[in-house]
Amino acid sequence: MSTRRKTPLHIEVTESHQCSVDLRLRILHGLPFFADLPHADVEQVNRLFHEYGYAPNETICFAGDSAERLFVVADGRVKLMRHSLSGKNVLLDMLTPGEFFGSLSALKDDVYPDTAEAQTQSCVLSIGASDFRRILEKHPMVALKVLEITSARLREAQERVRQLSALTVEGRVANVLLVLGRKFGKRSDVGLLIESPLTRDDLAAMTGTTTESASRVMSQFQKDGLIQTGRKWVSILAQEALERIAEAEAE
Amino acid sequence: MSTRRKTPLHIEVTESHQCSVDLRLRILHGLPFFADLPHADVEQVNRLFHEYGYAPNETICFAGDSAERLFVVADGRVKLMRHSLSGKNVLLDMLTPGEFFGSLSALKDDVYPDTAEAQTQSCVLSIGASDFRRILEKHPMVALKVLEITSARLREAQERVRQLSALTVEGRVANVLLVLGRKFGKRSDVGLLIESPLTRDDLAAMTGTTTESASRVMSQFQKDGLIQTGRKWVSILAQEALERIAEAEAE
DNA sequence: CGACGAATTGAACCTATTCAAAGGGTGTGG
DNA sequence: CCACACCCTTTGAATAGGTTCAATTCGTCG
Repeated sequence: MSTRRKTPLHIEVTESHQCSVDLRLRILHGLPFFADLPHADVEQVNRLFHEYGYAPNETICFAGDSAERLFVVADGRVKLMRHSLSGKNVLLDMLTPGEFFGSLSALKDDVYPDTAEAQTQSCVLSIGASDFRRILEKHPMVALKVLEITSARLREAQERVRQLSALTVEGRVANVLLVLGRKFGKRSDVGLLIESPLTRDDLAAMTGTTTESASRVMSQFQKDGLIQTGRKWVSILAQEALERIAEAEAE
Repeated sequence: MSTRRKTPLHIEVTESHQCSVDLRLRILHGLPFFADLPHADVEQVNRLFHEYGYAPNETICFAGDSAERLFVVADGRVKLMRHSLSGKNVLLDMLTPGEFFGSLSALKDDVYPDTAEAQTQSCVLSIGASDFRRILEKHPMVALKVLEITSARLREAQERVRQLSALTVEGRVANVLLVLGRKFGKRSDVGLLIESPLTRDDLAAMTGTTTESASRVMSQFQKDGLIQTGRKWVSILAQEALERIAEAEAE
């Protein structure tokens, strides 16, 4: 078994951090909230967006900075993190192309509540908060779609609050693995491979525990044949068994 | 000191659970998201709302039920709770007049993610989800306002995730007390009185701990002269000291 | 190959939970 | 109006789950 490659993850590494103009337009057109927008309007909107490339671990915006822009992931993976004074940071979300973050409000004195960091090489589009607001005002259907997405995220965040309150570390890790499997999962010869580089630190920051506890739980899951995992990658073998653990709410 | 009344809380108990038509119109006009709406439109919108009264501990809507309506608190206090199979429930929010809950989406197969329960005698207005959606489509400014509120709530929920991940029970209780103080606080002869009946169970469900732990922390706070508390009420004496505890992130 | 970052594992410690029991205030019914 | 009953609250002691600190192993990339 040692002859097999250890890292089944293939992360695209483009030469330039910029994403192509072609990709950029495709992203905008494919954005959930621009989906219903007439072609001409998207073209117009396109001109308001700027584009930046980021290397892995590079910060896109800092929590506390004046929040003047809205960002849209075009390519790569972006981590949304909230800091604590103690250094024990929380990983709130991992964003894929099409998802947005940053400022939605028009308030001038607003600041970003979170730090956004590229997890892989990424391309991010951004637009001035006031420009985006003008779009929302002009296109009610876009505003409604953004509201729907925000609303769904609120539910997810509240579900996480519930889990942190009611579940053990084991249950929370199982839940996160299932969510990531749904979001990043791709069938492969090692199971449902989560296509995103994922350290024990990340896992800990997503479940409100320590690196060591996350590691212990993952080791146990692997021993039990539920997952397959290595350095910076995870793959799910027994989804149903994980679901049982995820839903087992400390009776 | 035993001559003083023990319960400084005054909860209005109206005969009827219904709120007056007068109050109802005033509420609609005062709603954050209807604030900018022309008078005539509000009158029109008013006709789409239904009105119900609830006794303390009565359930307004059940998690899992088909989500067809949006609710607005007109009078009283409403608890938003998310259940766990184990019975360890989580108190997500305590709503005051003007705040909304229920369904924002137009999806037909949607269900309420939470159970809403009257904490005090309450009056609640409700509107069909599709009717509300039509209002949002017709009045972009209303949609934007709703988006802003939802967005702010998302931030709060994420802040709670951070706290559950990074703070001790003591820190989380201190935080909740400060938030409630800001939301319900009224200066009185016993300090900043939180005008909402609040049990140790509620506190535990808001901080992800047990009734006993919440009680222990509250006892300690009282011993230290930070708060004054009794059966179903709390008052803050030393806000700054609480803030220090709330921000002390387990170094 | 060598070095660094990531992951694992062990053992002591500690916070918070659990289970159990007793005390206290409120409001209701006699 | 008083007394009782119920629910809320408090407190104690034992336990468990998780953290912390420290040391080691392992894998990947330069």
